[in-house]
Amino acid sequence: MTSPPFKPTLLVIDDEIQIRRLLRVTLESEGYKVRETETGQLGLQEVAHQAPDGIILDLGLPDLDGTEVIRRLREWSKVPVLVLSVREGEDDKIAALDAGADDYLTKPFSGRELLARVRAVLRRTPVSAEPAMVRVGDIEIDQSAHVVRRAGVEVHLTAKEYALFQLLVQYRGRVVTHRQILRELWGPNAEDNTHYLRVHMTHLRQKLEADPHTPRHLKTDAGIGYRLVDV
Amino acid sequence: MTSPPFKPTLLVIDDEIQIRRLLRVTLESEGYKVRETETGQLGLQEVAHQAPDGIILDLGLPDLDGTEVIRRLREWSKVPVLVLSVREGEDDKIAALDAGADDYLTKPFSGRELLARVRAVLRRTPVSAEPAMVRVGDIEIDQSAHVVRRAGVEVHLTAKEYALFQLLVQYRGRVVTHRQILRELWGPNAEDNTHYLRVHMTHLRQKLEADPHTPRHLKTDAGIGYRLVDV
DNA sequence: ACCTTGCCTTGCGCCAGCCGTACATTTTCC
DNA sequence: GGAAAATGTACGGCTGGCGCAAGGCAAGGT
Repeated sequence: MTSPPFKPTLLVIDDEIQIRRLLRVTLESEGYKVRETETGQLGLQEVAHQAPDGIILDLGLPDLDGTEVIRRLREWSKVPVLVLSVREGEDDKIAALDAGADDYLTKPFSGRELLARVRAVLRRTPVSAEPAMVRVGDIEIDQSAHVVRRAGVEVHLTAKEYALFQLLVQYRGRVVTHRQILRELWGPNAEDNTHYLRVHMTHLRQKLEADPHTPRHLKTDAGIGYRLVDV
Repeated sequence: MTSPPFKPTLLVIDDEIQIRRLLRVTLESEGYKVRETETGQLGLQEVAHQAPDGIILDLGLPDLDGTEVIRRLREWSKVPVLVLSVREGEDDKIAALDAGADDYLTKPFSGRELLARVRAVLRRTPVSAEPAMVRVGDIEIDQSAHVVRRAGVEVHLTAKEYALFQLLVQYRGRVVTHRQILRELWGPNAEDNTHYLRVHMTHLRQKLEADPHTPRHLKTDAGIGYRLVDV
């Protein structure tokens, strides 16, 4: 099935060096590539710079609360996150999971269970599904580096704008309904607030279209949704 | 246009009736729809019959081992599975997770944690979008992409036009009565306005037929309704 | 404490698409 | 073959949906 032995890259975010060591040894023994950062801030930067295939995140970080790290990450990224914590309290678990974590493991943890949970979490996001670099007309998006360019020059997109654009890229050529977008970006309770969409769509067009008034790529299908077309 | 908030359906597979009761109460309190089966075999049948949005599976089943249930399920389905078990042993956890489970929770479990994990697991399910392509003569419709092409070139349809065409595609080859169409597209109060239909039918033919005056696919059965034919 | 940034919210002008009428054409049935 | 019924087509007014600008608000950074 997997002909070239592809090695997923994992990012470990933890302030304790012993834990990082332990995680590195454990994960590398299974063939994963491992990167590390000590703080939440650096972790977020690292993901933005080059997206890993998964994240192991310690809740107890010196700078940001781990839950906050997940929340910010989830504004624009879907990278699987497995949370580690010493805290047994279910409030912490629930907060982290609802912030967007995919799994929660309590320290001390078994190395073999960790590996199994990492496999389970990675399995759900097909790694090679989407090429890192996608071009649509003179717009290009590098999903791993989290960068969008138009005519070669980098364009700064806000978190929501990026998330919206990424969704359209994922379904490029096809119509994405208002509902789908709203569900994905604002959650199932915002399915009717189509005006959010209109505003952010305007911003996107102003940043990505040569002539925002007559869009060539970011098309709208009245009464249905939006779509990204190549020609 | 505002449909009720979407309630995911969960399937509980557990042989102990007390646990099923508990799970049902817990899950229904959050608005999920709940179905139940007592054995692994019945569970698999139930999923095959009508796929739920997620599964809560007890490992200790009388007929099949829970791990085996997951393994068989994963041969054809990607439904998220959350495993419950009394067994603490890490071998069981690893076996279940590697068989294809998405999460593993040990009994006794906290209701709130279960709900949080269910949310986390459901959140991951991507908006499935396999191209459901149907061809009729030189017209093709990709229902998941909301795109219609004639002779290879894309044709822009308005919302009503698309809805009408999709309905005809759904019953292709067979006659769809005026009433049926009107009820479906304009609601039960417009069953007599066959006139709407005529107008939109004209538009459709102008966009999809080579010679709109002598339609080859969008046929009309006078006094009855319309039908989409292949030849 | 101030400034910056990004998201939400509102309001307004505009236009595509829907409705409704009027008329032409085809089909049905005697 | 002809009248009546049913269907096809054209056109214009109207409305709901959409683009867009501007202001408020909250959070982060300096």
